[in-house]
Amino acid sequence: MSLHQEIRRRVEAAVVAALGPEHAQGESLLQPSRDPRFGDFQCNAALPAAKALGSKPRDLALKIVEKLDLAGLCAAPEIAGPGFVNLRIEDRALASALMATHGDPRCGVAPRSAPQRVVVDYSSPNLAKDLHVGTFRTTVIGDSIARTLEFLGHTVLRQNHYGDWGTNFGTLVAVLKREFGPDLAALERLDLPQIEALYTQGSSLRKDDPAFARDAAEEALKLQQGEPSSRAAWRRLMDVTLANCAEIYQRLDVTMKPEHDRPESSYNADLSVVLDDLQRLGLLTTSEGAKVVFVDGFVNREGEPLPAIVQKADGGYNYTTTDLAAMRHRVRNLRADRIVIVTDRGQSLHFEMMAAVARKAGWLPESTVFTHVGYGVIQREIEEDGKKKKVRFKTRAGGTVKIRELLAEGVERCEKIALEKNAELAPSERTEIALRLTVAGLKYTDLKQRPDTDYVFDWDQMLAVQGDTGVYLLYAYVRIRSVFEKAGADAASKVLLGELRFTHPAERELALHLAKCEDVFSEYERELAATPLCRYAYDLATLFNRFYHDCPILKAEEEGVRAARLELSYLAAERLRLVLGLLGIRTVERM
RNA sequence: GCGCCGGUAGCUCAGUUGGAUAGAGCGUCUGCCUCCGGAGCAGAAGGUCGUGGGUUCGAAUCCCGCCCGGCGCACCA
Repeated sequence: MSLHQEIRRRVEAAVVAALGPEHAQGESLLQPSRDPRFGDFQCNAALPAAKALGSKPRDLALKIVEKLDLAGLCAAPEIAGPGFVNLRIEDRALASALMATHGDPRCGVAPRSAPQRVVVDYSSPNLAKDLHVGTFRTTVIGDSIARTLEFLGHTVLRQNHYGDWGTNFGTLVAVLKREFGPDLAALERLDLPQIEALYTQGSSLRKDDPAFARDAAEEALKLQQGEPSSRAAWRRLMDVTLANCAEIYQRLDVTMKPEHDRPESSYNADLSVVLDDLQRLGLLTTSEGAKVVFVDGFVNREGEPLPAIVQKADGGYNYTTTDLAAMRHRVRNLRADRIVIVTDRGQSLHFEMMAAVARKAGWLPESTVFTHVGYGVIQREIEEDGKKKKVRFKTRAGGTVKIRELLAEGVERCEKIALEKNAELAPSERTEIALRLTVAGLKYTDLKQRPDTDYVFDWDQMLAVQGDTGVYLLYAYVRIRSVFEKAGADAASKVLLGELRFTHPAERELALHLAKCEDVFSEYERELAATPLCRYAYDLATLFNRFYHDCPILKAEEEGVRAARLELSYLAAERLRLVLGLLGIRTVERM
């Protein structure tokens, strides 16, 4: 049990004894103090209780303190202000709690006692195209959620629910047939850039040529119906595009693998079942030629009921149908306790309606939690008529920005910086490190902000060597590793490098922060936002840098102090690596 | 029009199941390299938390109104 939890248990017992169990709940029971002068933790339970009990908060605080037994953990509690109870952890307790986690790859964070089966649906790249920034956020955010929930002990079922179906592919197949005729042998030689060019051609044809638009819709339908020549063309497109996708995932350090593929097409056979069930349940109505479900509470701009369309007037299914089939599959077959879908914020209404339909149809029981993580758009700042404007992130020509190109530019920039800062790196190592720094910069920038907000893409800010950036975090880690290298210490040591002791405030502050590692995860499971994790990592790096600056480690005057500082550095490095790993950021040994 | 999200330092953002003097980065200004990686550290200046009410011992946080911005609202996903 962590130090924080142990203290919490004792404070809870005291508050229950002094005020009753109804006053021993929530955040006010125990929280970290924001100012070191108020100790390390504080219990604020007396304040809200005073209102309910009609007594003075200070009197209640006194009662709590009388019942409080923190022997061996904290110094004598102090009552301050209107009735805060301030607690200060004893150095010995802090030191031994930390040392107990030495060598633990989990850094003392216990797995959840009631693990869940959690489906995390993310990435879902636009196939037939190279991966572009549009898929960047879902991939990075979703991957971090998957990693973190998995770390907490949940069974994570990654699902790559990419769109290999529908109008987009109908369009492509229609173009292919138009270009190459019925003989699709020529397809074998097509590479991704060529496929992309054809797709662009198809999109504009669809806008300008009604006959082609009809062909495209028809091909989409044929795919769903399994027409052989359409399917053959489709298969080829998939092979090229998936190979490309795997390569980008690998470079981006993403844990989504081919075995997590669960594309839209895999629900093909379930779509009619979805329709039949809705019919049988009496939820289905026909409106303007389409088969729809009306759910209370959703209205269109005229104030009329807004339907969820599950079968288009032309007989084709759409993404609501597929999402419903997916929902059904995830609950019935995957036995999910929780379903998380990561897409852009603009789809919120769709998922709200879809989930409402799924609830009504009984596919999504009350016991299953559904969370749509909706994220904002990546923007670029441009100047127009002398005014600064934010627009969706596109190339100057107006095209989509490819992740491949993003990585290439990042590597180029990082190599230049690395060359300035550390000329000793061999070129091949420098390139490898540049990629890691780029990925760290891209991911950290994205994750440190709450997902639902928009942000402006800015290389200089993202790869800045100072400030709250991925590079700063990796630098802190590299510094520690460098100390270890000089010390000749085993970086993966199973035995303590020294007994922790605190001879300088910077040591204790760092130690306290390290001991709070577990705390960041309680909020995480609720919000599914990595922002607090990023904050924790940044504070850790800053506190380490301060300690490093103020306290000589290898040159410490006394052997015991030297060993203690080495141990503290070890514990810091382990936690930094752990948290960065949950963000999808791999550490480097040199930079 | 309805719905969702947002408005916090010059800029970019944390903090929002109510708690002590509202935090960080960038930028600006000022210090610190005979010392383990200065890609670092320390300090200063900078705030009517959009606005007006309300609840409370206590509000950036909860409730109501209003203003501004973004997004969504029938067969694309």
